[in-house]
Amino acid sequence: MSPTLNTNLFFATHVTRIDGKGRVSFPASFRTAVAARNSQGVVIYRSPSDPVIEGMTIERMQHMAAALEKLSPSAPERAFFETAIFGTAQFLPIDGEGRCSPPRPMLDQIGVGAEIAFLGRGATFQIWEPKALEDRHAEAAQALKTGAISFPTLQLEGMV
Amino acid sequence: MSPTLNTNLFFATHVTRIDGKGRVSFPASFRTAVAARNSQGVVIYRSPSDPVIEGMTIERMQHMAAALEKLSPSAPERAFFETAIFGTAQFLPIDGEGRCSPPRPMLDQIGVGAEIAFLGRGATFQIWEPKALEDRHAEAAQALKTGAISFPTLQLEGMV
DNA sequence: AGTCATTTCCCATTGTATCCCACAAAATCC
DNA sequence: GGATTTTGTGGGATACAATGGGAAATGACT
Repeated sequence: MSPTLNTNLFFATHVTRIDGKGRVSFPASFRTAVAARNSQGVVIYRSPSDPVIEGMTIERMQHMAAALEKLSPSAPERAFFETAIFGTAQFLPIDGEGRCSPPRPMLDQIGVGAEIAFLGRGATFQIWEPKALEDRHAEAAQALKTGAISFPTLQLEGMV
Repeated sequence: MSPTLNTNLFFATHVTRIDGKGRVSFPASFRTAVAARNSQGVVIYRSPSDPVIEGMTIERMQHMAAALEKLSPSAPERAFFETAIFGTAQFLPIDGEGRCSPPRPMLDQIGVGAEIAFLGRGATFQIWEPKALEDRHAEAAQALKTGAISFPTLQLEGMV
């Protein structure tokens, strides 16, 4: 295998414009993460808890579906998940120019106008209204300062 | 390959200039640490608590992502990490000449102008504005002198 | 069927980032 | 101490990301 040229994780924040046809450039660094999964699109759904659209690879969504199958059909978490997540989920294709067209109704729900922000979050990503994202960052910085939240202690097995 | 001439750790401090195209020579000793991971780049992200850019190998970042997956999806520390760390993280490729191009917006955030300082910290490294780094060193020296901080006691199992 | 609106595909443009070649200074080797 | 290899640096050529617009395909509605 050739040396690692990029990760399969979603990184960084990209703020771009939505053109008159509703098209948006899907961040280049995200494209490599998607292409690494041999896919030409992602899955997006409306977050039940935040004013954002959540996104992930199709592969990951399939894994989530499989994990859900293991829960009891009557489990409330399962019903919630199936309704809130699968119920709003959509396939988002990425065209030959690396652009996508997030559905307008979903964008309206999170207050996105002509500008849109993609926020990489590792295995997933989020779509924000740019200003709302800034506010969230400011809140997080404040919470860190006051000690309301702290860095998680991660177990990096076998890592130097 | 000849005997190990260098470690896979990030050591020492390197201060260099940024050229007109935004390129910087990635410290030679760091390059061997990266090459030891069979990689052609690192991952950098903005520290949420200090005016610095943090850096590490892609391998380590992937381990962090994996460790994070083990936390509850609703854990606030997880959300914070994903937003603050992954949200600012970028893959930083190292070109054939051993140079990299840290994104200008991120450099602006930590006050870096034409000069940049790389600080090795073992498994990770940091990017500083050179003067800010000097100040930090002075503070640390003072804190050590007054007893405000002291060296940690390390358990070196099985070491001579 | 025919018209209209929307979506998808293809081509063009611009600015930026990356590749490649070149060279001088410094460190290392013999 | 002279030669060879690294390292840091510069610049032109090239490739790519982001964006815009036309034309073809798709679907809705009358």
